[in-house]
Parts: sequence; structure tokens; C-alpha cells
Amino acid sequence: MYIIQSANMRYEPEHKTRTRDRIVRNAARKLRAEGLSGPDVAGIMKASGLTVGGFYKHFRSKDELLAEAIAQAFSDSEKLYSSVQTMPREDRWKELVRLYLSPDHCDHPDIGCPVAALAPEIARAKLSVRKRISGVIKQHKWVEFMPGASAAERERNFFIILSAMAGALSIARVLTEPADQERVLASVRDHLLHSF
Amino acid sequence: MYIIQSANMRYEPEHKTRTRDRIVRNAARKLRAEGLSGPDVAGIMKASGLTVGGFYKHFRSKDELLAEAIAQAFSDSEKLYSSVQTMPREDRWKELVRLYLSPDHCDHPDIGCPVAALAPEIARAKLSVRKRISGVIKQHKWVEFMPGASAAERERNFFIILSAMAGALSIARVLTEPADQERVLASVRDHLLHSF
DNA sequence: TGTACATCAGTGAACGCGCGTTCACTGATGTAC
DNA sequence: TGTACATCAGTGAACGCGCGTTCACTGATGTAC
Repeated sequence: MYIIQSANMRYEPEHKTRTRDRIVRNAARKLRAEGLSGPDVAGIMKASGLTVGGFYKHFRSKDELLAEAIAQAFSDSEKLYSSVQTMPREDRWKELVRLYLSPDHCDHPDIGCPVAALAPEIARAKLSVRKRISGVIKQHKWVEFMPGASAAERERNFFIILSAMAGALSIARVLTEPADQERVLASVRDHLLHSF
Repeated sequence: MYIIQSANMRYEPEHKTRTRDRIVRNAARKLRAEGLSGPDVAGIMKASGLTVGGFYKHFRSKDELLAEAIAQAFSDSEKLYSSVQTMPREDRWKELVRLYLSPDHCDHPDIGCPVAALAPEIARAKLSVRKRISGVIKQHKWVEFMPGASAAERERNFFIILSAMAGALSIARVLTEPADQERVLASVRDHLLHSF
């Protein structure tokens, strides 16, 4: 047996990992802004302060990056509204609804919910990607602070609330008039806040 | 002034119009199945029984076709559930919800609702496309048989119901397990049917 | 009635550009001896 | 201490393929005279 000395590196040992992570995070943003077929490899590398050629030192293909970037977008957005953790338990989902259906979220898809930004495109992705994201959705962190007495009820309400919110945001983003966007967001917001 | 005789044509006068229409309808289906950047010009023409070269006798660019095909998808799907017209007025929206949130609709995006299939991609399209579709959504035929006493209330309920349905369908289509898909669809279906 | 010519939807090969991927190279840092 | 060589993240030019677009052509049908 040989012990591989991880010596002779001109960067710290975590350097490459951090670079890779930076590429994934930039891709996760670009995806939500431009869609699954929007960003190109050169652009993603440039946004990460690198040049094209180095890409394949980190990923086997663009597809491999996309799969990771989609998952990254979910884990970004799961944590996005961690501010609701400071509220009384039974009010958390209401604050989440208000934040999700805000004009601010509507205007910033790149750092927002990937369901609202990408769901139909993910539905058309390779089976392996859909499987991974199926798991992410079913284990979603938001489920735990949904309204409902049982776990089953909280899961049903999670599906209902996420569907309504993501649908509303997708539709609002199609509309060109800010006043129309707000009518959609407000209708769904009021409905959800009075429904549970 | 010259009177242009529309003589010397080897096809009936409506021939070219019908061909163009066929291309648009095929594109409208392919779009919903494969996304806005999915179908290629050659494939759309082939699906219409033609070859690539002829495309530019009908459209100035692929972009021009896409804009029309998106609008076509909306008008297809507006009429899709005309079967509900035979029901008592106040039950129509309920039947629409049942049909929209059916496994059948989930399995056939190509002939289904373009909001569920394309909304986030349309949101990223050119302003002219978004404007056109904004109009289509605000004038949507489904508004008239939504629950609600006033026009304003029916519009709010249209936004709520469409958001929830389109969101649910988009999410269900991401999920790989049919049983999970049905849990999402059923949760939202039950919620909507008991909410108004 | 026949011949020359115009029209035009449709054909399919060719062109050119964008973009994913490859590859020879760089330069900084390490080890061997 | 110095010289030769290995390692490896990153560079940027080049390659090649897919696809939107162009273009010369076809062939069926009409008109002119």
C-alpha cells in the first residue's frame, strides 16, 4: 500500500473544493434567472472569475453541473426564509407566505424559489434529475412549519400552499404590469392566509 | 391601380393559410412537450409533413413562430374543457378543477395548459410575447365560470384557482412516482373544491 | 391549339455562428538527490 | 544549496456539431398571344 501524500499543492487543500462550490452557486443563480438552457459554460465560468477551459477540471459535463446546480437552488431557497424561525411556531408559515408572495421575490427569480422559476423545465429533465428533486421536495424543510395537527396534514398543506404560491409567482412574472402582478400575488396571499 | 388577380395558383386559395396554421398548431404542441427551446425548425416542419426550407415562406424567423405558437397553446387550452359548458353554471368550475388536476392532464402536457407547461419560460421571453400573453391571461375564457358574485371576485378566484392548479401540475410533473403525483393533485383538488 | 414565360409552395443542400468539449500549455509549488 | 523533474489548477485557442437561415432549384398551374 502507498500513502498518497497530498503535498506539493500551490493552493490550500480546500481551494479546489471552494472553486467548484462557487461555480455551482453561480450556476444555481443563472439557472433561475435564465432557465435550464439559458446559461452557457463560458458565462458561468466568467461569473465565477475563471475561464472556460478549467470547467472540465471540475465537472465531467455541463449536464453534471446542471444537476448539481438545480439541487443547490433548492437548498439555497429552503434556507432563504430562515428569518421565520424567530417567530412563534404557528405564525411561521404565514410569514413564509407573505415573503414568498412579495413583489421583491417576484422581481428576483435568481435568488428565489426554484419551483416557481424552473418546475416545468425540471419536469422535462433526465429521470435522474427528477428523482433527486422528487426527494428534495418530499423532504422539504418547509413542511415542518406548515399548519396542520398531523404530519400527513402538514404535508398536504405544504403541497397546497407551495402549489398556490409557486403558481401565483410564475403567473405574476409573466404579466408585464406591476399592478396586475400585485393583484395575482395579493389574491393568492389573502386566500392562503384565510384558509388554514 | 392594378387589380391583382389571385389566379394561377396550383393550390386552393386557402392552402397556404392552412399549411401555416398546421405548423403553428404542431409547434404549440411541441412547445408544451419540450419547452420553449426544445423544438427545432426542422422537427416542427417534419411534424407538419414538410421540409425545413419552406419554413421561411411562412415565418420571418423561428421567434415569430414561437410567439404565435405560445398564443395558440393558450387558445387551444381555453377551449379544451368546453365539455364543462353542458353542466349547471355553478358546477362548471368544479368540473374544470377535476379535469385540470387529473392524472390524464398530468401525463399529457403537450395538449394541456400552457401555464403549467411554460409559465416560467414565458416570463423570460421578450416583452412583446409577455404583453400578448398578459392580455390572454387577463381576458381568459375561464374567468366567466369561476365562483364569485361579482366580476372582481370571479377574477380573484380565477387567479387563486389557476395558480393552485398550475402550480400543482408543475410540481406533480417533476415527481417520478405516480403515487406522489396523485397526492399533490388530490391535496390541491380537495382544497379547492372545499374552499369556495 | 401550341409555345414561351410567370408564379409560387415546397425542396434540400450549403452556409455560418454559437457553444460544449478538447488539448497543449503555463506557472507556481513541491520532492529527489 | 542547486538542478531536474512531477504535480495540478487554471488558460485560451481550436475543433466539431447542431441548428437557424439562405438560396438555387423543382414542378405544377396559370396567362399571353
